[in-house]
Amino acid sequence: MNSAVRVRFAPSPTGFFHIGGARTALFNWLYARHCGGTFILRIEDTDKKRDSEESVRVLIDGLKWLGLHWDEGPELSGPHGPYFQSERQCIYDNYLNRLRDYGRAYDQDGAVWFKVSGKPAVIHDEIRGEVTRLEEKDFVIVRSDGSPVFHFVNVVDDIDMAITHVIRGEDHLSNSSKHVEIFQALNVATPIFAHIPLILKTVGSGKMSKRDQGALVEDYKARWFLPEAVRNYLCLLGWSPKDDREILPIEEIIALFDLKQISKNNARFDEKKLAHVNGEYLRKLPAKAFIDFCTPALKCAGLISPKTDSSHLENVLTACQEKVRDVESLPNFCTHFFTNDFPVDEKAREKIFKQGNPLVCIREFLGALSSLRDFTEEDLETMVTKLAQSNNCKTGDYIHPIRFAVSGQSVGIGFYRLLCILGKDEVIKRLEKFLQTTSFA
RNA sequence: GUCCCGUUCGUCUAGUUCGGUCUAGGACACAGGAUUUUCAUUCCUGCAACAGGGGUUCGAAUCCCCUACGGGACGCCA
Repeated sequence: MNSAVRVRFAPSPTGFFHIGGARTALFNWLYARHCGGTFILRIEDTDKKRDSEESVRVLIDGLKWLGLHWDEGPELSGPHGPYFQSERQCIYDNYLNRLRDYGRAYDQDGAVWFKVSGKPAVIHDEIRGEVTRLEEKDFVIVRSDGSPVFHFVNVVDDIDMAITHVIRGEDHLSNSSKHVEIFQALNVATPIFAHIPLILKTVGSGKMSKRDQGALVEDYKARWFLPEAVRNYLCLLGWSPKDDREILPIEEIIALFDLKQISKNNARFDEKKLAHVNGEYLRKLPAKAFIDFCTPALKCAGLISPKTDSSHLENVLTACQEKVRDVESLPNFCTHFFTNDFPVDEKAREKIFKQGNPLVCIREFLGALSSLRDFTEEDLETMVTKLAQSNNCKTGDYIHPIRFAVSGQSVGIGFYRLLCILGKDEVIKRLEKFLQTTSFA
């Protein structure tokens, strides 16, 4: 435990929250929590052309959604504020004067330039070891319009905010020689660096870009992914508990997390694996939590309203949970429970009519139903089994056509449960309607 | 082009610190099978990797060098 650890996530508000940025934030947060240190959110809004308030909103919402709460930063303030670079001009002026005094900053073409030392910079990196790189050319630290440049403000803020560990994407590794130069010019010890590998496109070459499928955190929220699942998957991109576990509670990840065990090589983003992790989380959710999480999704899809019977909704969702793959497609999976005007899978219809006599089986089922004592899962199962035996066929010969007739699908929750949730009257109604419309078709 | 980083199944990874326990483990995906009801659940089985070449060593996925490939940075973007 080292409570002196201070890390920061320093995004620039560009209008979206990139998955790579989210993982950088996550690793910073994990390290801070692991060490009992401080996680700081700093908004690097020095590019006036791109930055906007909505962009900041996207970042803040995304971080909160992932449960990555910061200890100092926007909405909280803290002893090292303000936490927007656009509000820290006088601090930068101050440090700039120091660089001028030391003879390390000079004016040219209306901009202020930093004078490099000509010596290789040594970057102490927890993941990569010692990296040495020579920064050959002087570079601009204040633009001719007076606004300071990233390399300069980033270092100044890390000094001013007493950052001990700089955890960021590997795309910054080459920039680090510039940063080390500035630290040294200011006579400040360099922080410990940790350059984490990049997230690459699922297919093709290069790193994930905002245009790639699955690149934006806000999309996962909109698609009803479970934030804990997205967070868990992101942990697995470059880090592992080393004991073959993959899905584990965040408390345990925090306890195990360390910068030194982060892998050095880039990772390809795999949406299928994310979907799998998400499914695992959904199925393991306590029933009540699952219902609470899915209800808004069904509402958005227009399947349910405040008038919908809550115990019916509960029954449906509870039955769906053990089968659920993702919440995004849940409305389609259970439409037939909320309306008799449900979509029909034509491929399933073909399959049903290719084999056996579906209409005959449905008629036999309806006939047997009249003498059924209780419309329960057990009694229905007994009934169908007997029916199959006496007619010398398989239970599937009844189950498949009936399922299709009452739900329009070939897949779904357990068959007998499906019938019970719909209720006897509704089942009969739908089967009769199916017989009618199908005979004339 | 210059500089920096990397390279274990198709993908994410364990193993590299301290070379032998690795005929290289797990997961996703894929393929087959089971649950004499579907499958988008669950379970089982299968497929599949140490980039290549040189060293060092009794012995190398593990240490060293070279090559190839991949990635990144070279902005008055961040």
